[in-house]
Amino acid sequence: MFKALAHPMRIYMLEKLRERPWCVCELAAIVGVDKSVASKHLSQLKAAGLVDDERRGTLVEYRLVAPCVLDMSECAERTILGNKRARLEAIAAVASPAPLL
Amino acid sequence: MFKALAHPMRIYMLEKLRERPWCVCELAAIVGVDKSVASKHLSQLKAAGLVDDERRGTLVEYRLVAPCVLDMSECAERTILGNKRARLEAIAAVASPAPLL
DNA sequence: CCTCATGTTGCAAATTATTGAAACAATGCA
DNA sequence: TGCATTGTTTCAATAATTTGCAACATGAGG
Repeated sequence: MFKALAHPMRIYMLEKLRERPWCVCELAAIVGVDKSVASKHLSQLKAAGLVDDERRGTLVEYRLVAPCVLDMSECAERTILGNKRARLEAIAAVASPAPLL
Repeated sequence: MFKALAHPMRIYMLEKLRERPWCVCELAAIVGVDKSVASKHLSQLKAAGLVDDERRGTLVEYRLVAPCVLDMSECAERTILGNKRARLEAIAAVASPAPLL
């Protein structure tokens, strides 16, 4: 499951699917890759249980499942931002150290 | 960050670090790889802000940071188990379909 | 049936990640 | 200082992933 989340394009696709369902050709156009590439990324997300697909005539719509993935991404974002802030503060402390008392 | 979680050995290391801090050589022995390999995996976890290290004499202890990673792993576990259950139920439904009324 | 549009799969090339040995750095201790 | 222990880095080899083209599959609509 974490492996499915370990590619920027797949993360972006999940964020896009947060808005609404999209078909393969739409997502392929959005991220600018061949439809086969988009299809393979989506099938990985599906295998991880993060999305589901439904055939609508000649096209296949993918939609977001696994609501907790949203919590996870928010958690990851919070953690990353927190780390960044901590790093900046550490640098600032070195540049102009606060008085010890 | 998800990339840092995208390797079984690193996941296992994080679970181990949940118990208590361990030094590189201990973790290397536990997972059965060269210390250089363990060191590199741990440095990836550190770069992602998931662990932190502290030098104790000649050895380096790694400890778990980023408490939300625990929530994330639990969330992932719930999702994976849920998917597995859904798949089994789908198979069972095909094998002996429930009455429609 | 034929054709078009959309998706998936197979394949090989390109990219990226992982591994382990060896060299190097840092610490503790006699 | 000399030596042993522990970690990190460097490097080449190996393994895994990603990519795009081509071939194939499926459904819609003449």
